[in-house]
Amino acid sequence: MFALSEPTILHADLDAFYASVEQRDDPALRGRAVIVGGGVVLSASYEARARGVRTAMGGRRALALCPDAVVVRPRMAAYAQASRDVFAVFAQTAPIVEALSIDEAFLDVRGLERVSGTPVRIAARLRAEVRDTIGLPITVGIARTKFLAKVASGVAKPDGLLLVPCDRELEFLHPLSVQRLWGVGKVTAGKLQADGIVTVGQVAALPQAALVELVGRATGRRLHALAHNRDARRVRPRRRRRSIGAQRALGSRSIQFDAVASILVGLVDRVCRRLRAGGRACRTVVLRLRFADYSRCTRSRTMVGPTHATRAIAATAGELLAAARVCIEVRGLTLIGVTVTNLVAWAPQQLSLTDPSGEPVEGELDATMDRVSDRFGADALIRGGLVGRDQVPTVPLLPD
DNA sequence: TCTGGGGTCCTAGGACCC
DNA sequence: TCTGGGGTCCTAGGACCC
Repeated sequence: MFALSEPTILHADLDAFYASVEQRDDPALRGRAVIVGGGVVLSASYEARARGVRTAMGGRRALALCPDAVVVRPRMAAYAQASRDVFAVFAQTAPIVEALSIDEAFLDVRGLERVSGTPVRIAARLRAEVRDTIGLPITVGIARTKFLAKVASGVAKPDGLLLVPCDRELEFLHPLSVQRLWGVGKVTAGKLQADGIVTVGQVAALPQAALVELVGRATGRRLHALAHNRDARRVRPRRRRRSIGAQRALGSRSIQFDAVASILVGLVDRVCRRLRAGGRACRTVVLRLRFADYSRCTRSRTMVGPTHATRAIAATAGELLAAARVCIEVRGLTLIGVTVTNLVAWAPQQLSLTDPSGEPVEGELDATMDRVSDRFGADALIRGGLVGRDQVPTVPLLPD
């Protein structure tokens, strides 16, 4: 008659998001293999995927597989707008929406039966609305847990709708490949396969201790739970982000150390603007480097207090860069990135920053630096003496 | 098979404090 | 002075996701 607990979690996921936006906006691209991106594939239309093109694949290889593909430069602003439009539909559909990324979200439709109909009807209407008013294909998975809803949408792609009934969860889940499990990538799949484990059912048959032995404590415990569809996480609005970063690939050309320093200031400038725009400050600065042999390294430093001042963060990043100088000169730098973490919120009127001499540096100086950077580029921050390696991070005076 | 830019979470060792 | 245990923070690296 009625099930004990109906599946009420929807996982909605736009299909080949960037490529679909391009096909929507340019009719000439419809029905054709479309690749968004230059050096690497950011997104590939299903026509291109049918030929073996995959996200994150090198552009050259993608074109070798699919020579007649149309390569389109990414238009991030268009994708951001499309995402806002879609999330507006999500918000109309369910009271609780949890964004997972620019193109996917969980929706909790519990208790909406009388107002909106069954979860399947809600999902069907959501798909129709996104297709008709925004012009994009979207797949929805419905299940009792978040994990299974996401698996279901993955299985149903593209342009599909799939409900996993409560009494058939394991029947659905166990034949699937381990790679369907959240958190199983190449490395973990390899470890499992070495023991002959290739399906979710085989994972479920293993004692937790054996799994922990094989893939580590945290991953082992999680996989064990997921393989039995144990996932108690509720759908809830996203919490605040925990880090903000910017990076830049430098290509394979060799590059002068001073040029690297000025690129770094540009990255710090970007990060700091986002930090301030979001009303956050950071305490830890991480420098990421990748070298010609594809090895990587990170260097980090935690400051004595949180700051969002470009000057302080650039100085810290500069120190990290100086410390890595030999490494860079020997191994050849191909990518540089800056990430700030240990984020805290600040109330603009409450936070005052002072430099070591006791001078207040907040507000006006940042505004000045933003203006200088806007007009003359981040390089001008160095030339104008607004950023230098000799500068010590500013120390914020926090209330209380 | 050599590539982007943005993130999250976990692990492990060492320093430090109680 | 020696020895032990527990907890937190910092740093570096790695796996994974979109």
